[in-house]
Amino acid sequence: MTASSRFPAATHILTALHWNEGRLLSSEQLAQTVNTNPVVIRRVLGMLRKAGLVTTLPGAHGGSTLAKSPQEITLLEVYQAVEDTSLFRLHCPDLTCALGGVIETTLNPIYGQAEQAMEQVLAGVTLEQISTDARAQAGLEMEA
Amino acid sequence: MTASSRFPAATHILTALHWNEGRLLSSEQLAQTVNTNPVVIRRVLGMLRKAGLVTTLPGAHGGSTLAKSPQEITLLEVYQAVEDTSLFRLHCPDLTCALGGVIETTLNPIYGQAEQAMEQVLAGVTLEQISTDARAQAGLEMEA
DNA sequence: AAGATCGTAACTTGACCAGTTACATTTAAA
DNA sequence: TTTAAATGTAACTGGTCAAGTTACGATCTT
Repeated sequence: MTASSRFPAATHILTALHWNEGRLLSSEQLAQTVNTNPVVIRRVLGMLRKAGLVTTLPGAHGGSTLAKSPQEITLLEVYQAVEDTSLFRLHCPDLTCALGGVIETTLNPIYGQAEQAMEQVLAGVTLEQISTDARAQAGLEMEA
Repeated sequence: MTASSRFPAATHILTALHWNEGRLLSSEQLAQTVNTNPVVIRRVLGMLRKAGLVTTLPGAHGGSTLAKSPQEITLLEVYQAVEDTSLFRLHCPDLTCALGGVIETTLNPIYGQAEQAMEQVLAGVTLEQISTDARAQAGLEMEA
């Protein structure tokens, strides 16, 4: 059970955009700090754009910027923008068996609750908080 | 982001063992209701055995049975027995970048909280409850 | 008109899971 | 004691998915 690394990457991207508000960051620049390929960045940016979290200007000296204020962006939005599949996978029991016929119906609500609990945590954190936390930590490292 | 189907399969297996307490179920029998291959079942049983949830008798007329009472088995134990990897994957930012150097440290606690919230839900459900729920649903389907 | 940047498709590579076959090992029962 | 039924586990295959990469047409600024 492992997610993709798109969620951390997307959060990283958005934080970088916030740290550089006012400027446009190119996929090349973002690729450097995230430490990956510009195409990978553009793919993630595409999903964030579709979710209304970033705006991109194409063409020369183009790049991306936040489409909403950081206080209004929760990690849940980021997560859902970038990770589509569900946390738990269904198996395919023998439906003609007494137990096989009902086990999925029994387990599904539990899956829903577990997933929702996880998502509530993400919903409670804004990009603003991440950004501020990271800035504070960067400051601490300067002192050391 | 999709888990393996081992968790639903394992839960299905344990419920089946509970429904047939006192008897030994072979991997062949379990494979039927789970609707998969006996070897797949034995693989999952191996993990459950390592976690102390089932006992297996090898040899002719062998099979598996619960090693603990269903009230003492939580879904979290089952989950952790068969799913090893963590919910979120780390990316590998450029650590020489101001943001890249701190973004992981900033995000990790959030991941921990989210994962813990999910696990708390699973910890609150016992095999006994699943088993009883499933039995009730099976009963309802008989009426219809 | 030139150059920078984007969006997207296509391909490769590497994981990981599920399914399958095979076989040595263990055990109960005839 | 032999036989048959189970197990545990290794090895291989096929499918899926993510990440990385290359390539190229489209878009925009200068």
